[in-house]
Amino acid sequence: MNVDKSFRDKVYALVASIPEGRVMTYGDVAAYCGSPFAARQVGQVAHFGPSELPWQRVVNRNGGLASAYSFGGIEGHKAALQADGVAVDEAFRVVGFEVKRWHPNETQTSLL
DNA sequence: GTTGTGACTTTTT
DNA sequence: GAAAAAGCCACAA
Repeated sequence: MNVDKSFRDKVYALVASIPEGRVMTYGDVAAYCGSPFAARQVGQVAHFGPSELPWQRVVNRNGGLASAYSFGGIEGHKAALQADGVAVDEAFRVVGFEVKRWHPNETQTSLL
């Protein structure tokens, strides 16, 4: 299996595998890539990575948007999440992000 | 091989 | 409770 890929490559595949209406935290993505403390690296990869991936579904530990440097501002990011079916509150936090938190192994379980 | 950086996380003041 | 600092990992020069 392809496990020799770089950390960055894993992030791409993982983020690209996030289904619509689901969100993941940087720490979780990093943990699934082999390092639970490499959340910063995930963010850096995201900024330099392909904009084709749904980075909008990637949020910080607070369940809020962190890409204030992308998407034309956090406001644009909030709209992007809503377009994906993710509800966002005035604090730019994903509504029920703990429930919408997606895991690659669980493959979506049941989300109401 | 060393230094610097970063869309984070956690702990301490 | 909020703000500041340190810590951690991977990639680029």
